[in-house]
Amino acid sequence: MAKVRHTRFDCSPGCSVEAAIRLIDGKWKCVVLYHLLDEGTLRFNEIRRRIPSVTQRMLTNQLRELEDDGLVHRKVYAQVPPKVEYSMTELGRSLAPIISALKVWGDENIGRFGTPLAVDADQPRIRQST
Amino acid sequence: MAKVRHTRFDCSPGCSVEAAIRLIDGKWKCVVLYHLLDEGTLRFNEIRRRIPSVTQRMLTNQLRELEDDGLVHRKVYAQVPPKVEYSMTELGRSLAPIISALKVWGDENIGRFGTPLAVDADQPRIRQST
DNA sequence: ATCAACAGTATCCTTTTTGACACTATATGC
DNA sequence: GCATATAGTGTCAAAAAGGATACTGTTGAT
Repeated sequence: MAKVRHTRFDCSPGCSVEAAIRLIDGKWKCVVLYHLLDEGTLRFNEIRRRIPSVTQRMLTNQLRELEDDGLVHRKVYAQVPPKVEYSMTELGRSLAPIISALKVWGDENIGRFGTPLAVDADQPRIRQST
Repeated sequence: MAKVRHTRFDCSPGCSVEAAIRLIDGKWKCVVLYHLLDEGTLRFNEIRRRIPSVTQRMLTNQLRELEDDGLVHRKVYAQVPPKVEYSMTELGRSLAPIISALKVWGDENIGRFGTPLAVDADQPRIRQST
């Protein structure tokens, strides 16, 4: 059987890094987390406006997963023009060092590997413009 | 190539987070990075043995991407039983705080989501510690 | 002569993720 | 009556990721 030789992080007994990254893996999750950590409470469309290239469906998906993982709290107001507020839970806030480390690293190194999202129009990497 | 200044990021400051996470996104990348950070230099099959559930193809893929991103250095010895050594580049080592933050968080919270990777068959699917 | 070890490739296939688009219902403002 | 804003859903299709398996060519050991 799998004897645990590495008692620290190995993929069998407790791949804690894997576990952690699974929560923030997803095309938009970390961006959402960043904004919620940064601004506290945001409504659905406020988040959308901060992430222009996310679709409604995707944002909903990501928020639902974050909610299911207990990282984000979703507060629905029983109003007729709907109002839903998103904020970080305590558990979610405990991710702050990770998000922060990612941001620090990204800020310092972003010039190295190019644009993650479509910033320049002349590079048809993902989308083909019509 | 287009050096994108941070201010050019109209998709909000969260983009650098996004950029950073893209590098370590991938099912096995962070595990590979961990082992290379931990042990310095490893040969291909040494990495394989440390990550039993990764396939050859996947490991090759992940290593190639890490190499392309400049995080990992690949040194090929012109020998006839092939010998290839992998190690972290300086840039790769600069990721250490991120990997470390992920590990710290994961270690503290892994009981929350159960086993991230069911590697061996007789592991209980749901593991709860309290 | 056969086999294992090395570091991969190549091919096929399934699953997951993501995108595009249309649609819901209600209230307010014009 | 019509458009707008709200916070979504639903469906279909494409793309990407990942898994299984087989194969490469050489050397040294059995």
